[in-house]
Amino acid sequence: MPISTEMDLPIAFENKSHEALMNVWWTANLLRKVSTKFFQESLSSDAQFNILILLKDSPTPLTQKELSQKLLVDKSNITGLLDRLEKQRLIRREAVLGDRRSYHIKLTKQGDELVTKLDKAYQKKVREIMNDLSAKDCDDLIRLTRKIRASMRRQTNVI
Amino acid sequence: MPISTEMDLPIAFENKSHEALMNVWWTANLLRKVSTKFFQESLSSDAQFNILILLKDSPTPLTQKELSQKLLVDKSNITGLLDRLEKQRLIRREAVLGDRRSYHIKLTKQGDELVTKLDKAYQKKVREIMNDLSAKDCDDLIRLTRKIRASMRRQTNVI
DNA sequence: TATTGTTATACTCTATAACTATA
DNA sequence: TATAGTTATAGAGTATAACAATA
Repeated sequence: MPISTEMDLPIAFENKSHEALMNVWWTANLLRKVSTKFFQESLSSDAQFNILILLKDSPTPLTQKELSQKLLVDKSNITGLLDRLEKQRLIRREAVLGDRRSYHIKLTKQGDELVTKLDKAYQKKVREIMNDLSAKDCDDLIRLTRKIRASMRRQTNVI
Repeated sequence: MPISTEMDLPIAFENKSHEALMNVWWTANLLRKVSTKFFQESLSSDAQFNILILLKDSPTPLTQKELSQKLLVDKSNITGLLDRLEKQRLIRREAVLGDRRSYHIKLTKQGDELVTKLDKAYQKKVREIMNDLSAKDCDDLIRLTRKIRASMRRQTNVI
């Protein structure tokens, strides 16, 4: 049973900035739920999709360290994520000439085809979800969330 | 090492609506990182804080089913979350008169004190993070993310 | 019969620390 | 010595299905 639009967040707020922040958080929460369902048949998490997209979009091959930095998770977790993707034959680790400690992570043919297929359906889904938002709405969202991130970065040392 | 503000998201985007959606997602991602660190000393996750806040804010006692509906997770997971909170003596399960299948979940004295203390520090943190956003900025964020959620609800059956 | 909560299971992701091989 | 990646460990969230007690 869908929750009413009048009160779609689980709590009420006393102050507007808190409410705004929680709206962002809750929206991402729902988004993760939707995307998990969306990717479910091919992938076991959105984290895996994010890696595939990063690999597809990057003009140069990425190492595990670079993936770790981009996704802000520890390198040990990248090892596990890639292990799972490698087991599905979606990526492979390729020796790097000149540094035998590193690997270049490459999409396999299957991986490339999958991410292309998924991305297409995914873009369609995104357009549907964002259909009611104007270009200005999108610009506003980008600008405002960027402010929030900048502020978080200024005020913490964890990101 | 903080990521530059020019390119603080890990990928570039071809279209604005996708970019906007990913900005929301990424912001929540960082927010979870920050809040996990923030709650770390007293609680092991933001999910636990959310439950405590729900309990504190609710004028009437909540059952596990109601928590499950508000947080959009399966009731079996609520059992586990409450087990962990109960072990820390932050909540207790109280028999419900008239329905012996249900429990009313109540904050203990310690739980209430903790959530009050945490919430105070948390509100301060939120004010700091949101300091650069005007009241109108906040209204915009609320309005736009609400649009996104409404659209997701219309287009999926998972939430 | 339907509902509330529990149990069992099986995956995820994440963080930390110690370790190996290489630079 | 420092760095890239792995391993080990521990703990958290999530989803699903089967179950007991109760309505």
